[in-house]
Amino acid sequence: MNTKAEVERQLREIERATEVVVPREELAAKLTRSLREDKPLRVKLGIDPSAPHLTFGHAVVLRKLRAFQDLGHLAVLVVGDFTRRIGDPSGKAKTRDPMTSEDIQRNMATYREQAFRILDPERSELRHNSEWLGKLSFADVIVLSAKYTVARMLEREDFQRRYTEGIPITIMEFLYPLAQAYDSVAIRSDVELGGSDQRVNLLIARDIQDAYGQEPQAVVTMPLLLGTDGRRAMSQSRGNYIAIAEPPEEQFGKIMSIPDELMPQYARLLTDLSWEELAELHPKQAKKRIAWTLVSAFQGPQAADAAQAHFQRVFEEQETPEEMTEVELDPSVVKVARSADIPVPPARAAATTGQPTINVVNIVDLMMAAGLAPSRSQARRLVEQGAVQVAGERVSSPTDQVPATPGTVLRVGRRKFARIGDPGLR
RNA sequence: GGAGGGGUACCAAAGUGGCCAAACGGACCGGGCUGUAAACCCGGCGGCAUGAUGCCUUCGGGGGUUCGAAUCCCUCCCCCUCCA
Repeated sequence: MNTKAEVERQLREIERATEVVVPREELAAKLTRSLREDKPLRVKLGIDPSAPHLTFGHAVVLRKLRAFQDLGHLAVLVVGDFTRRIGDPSGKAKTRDPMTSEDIQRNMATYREQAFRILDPERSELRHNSEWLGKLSFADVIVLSAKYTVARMLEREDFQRRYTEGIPITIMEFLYPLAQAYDSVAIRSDVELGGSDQRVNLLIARDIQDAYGQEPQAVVTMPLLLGTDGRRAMSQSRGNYIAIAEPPEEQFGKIMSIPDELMPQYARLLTDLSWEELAELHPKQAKKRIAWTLVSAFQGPQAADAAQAHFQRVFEEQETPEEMTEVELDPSVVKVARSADIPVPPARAAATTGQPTINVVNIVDLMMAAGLAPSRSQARRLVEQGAVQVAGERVSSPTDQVPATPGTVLRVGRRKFARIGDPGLR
């Protein structure tokens, strides 16, 4: 085997769509050694167990990790259960509430399942940093903290800024990257992967590994994926995210509503699609391809087909979706009216001409029963703003009575639907 | 330990005795336009009731002054800056 050529091939694969790889020569040397000794590299990825979902942002890095796996290397996932339990006051964020281990456990269970939609479990090692960090004594921490200087810590841009602007920085925040760096020591990582926001932390780990007599890890960072708002990095706390495991229809819809400018980025960082080819298509078609590809990758082709069909039916053809929640009406809100007296919707009323009376319900009561409005006042406002339709007819006034007939479809806004269920009939 | 600054709705930020359920902006929710794009325009955005003018709870906590307080006084809690 031509080792040199193989190393070049691997480097090319690794460098695809990455932000930076530092230092390249060291990585090349590691790859060469790995091939010669037939020993996979240990590629570390730290995971913060704070939020319940993995997002497309995580997917970018996970895909790169998968690429390493496909090149024969080992993924070492390090769950920051210990570090998270202390609470990480990073960036401008205020001190985060420490989490209980139960919460962490719960999040981790979902993470694991979601991460393995992308990763190969056979080439993965899952570790928790409480395993080693929990064993450190205060004396050990002192030894660790002596291996890095305040000046170097302050080189960090955000620390720099906060320091000069007089925004507080706690000592714990200095300890945080050190703890993370110690993870690299503990698992003897050869390469660490992360988002570009983690770059400094990953680099600090190099120095710490060196200080503990280990060969420093190579650092590979990925560009941060912009969120659905097209402005800021995707994050769960900002709410501009798409989760790996959300309902396929939702996922598809969210992808379709990202700004067009994001398409090249999404295609490049999240799929193997060629943007050059996609750019030839109508933007909408291109986006659909991206959406289908992503839903398919995370949830399977059938789910992707169904999600796309749903999207086309509901949004392109303006038809109602097949499945929606069923409303159970409390008998106390259902009244009887002469069908001739029902103002809205006319179509519905006409259809029941044969009957002298009909069950009706106030539109606001119906919305509340369906859970499509958080309060009566808001339900009222939605009606006044023309957001509410019953059986395809716009309801004009919050005082309107509408048929309480089973099967009647209620629509609020563009995407919220509910259907009156059988129990609604007395 | 000393001096000073500050805590207002989801975020951010005005308001310093009545015109304040509280400006402006962001987020969010509707509507319009469209490719459910984005951008843009219009409206809404504490709760309850409503045909409008109505009522209740809110401006760090508690107490007080006043016909009336987010705004004044007392007190407590929390945060920040500078000096040491």
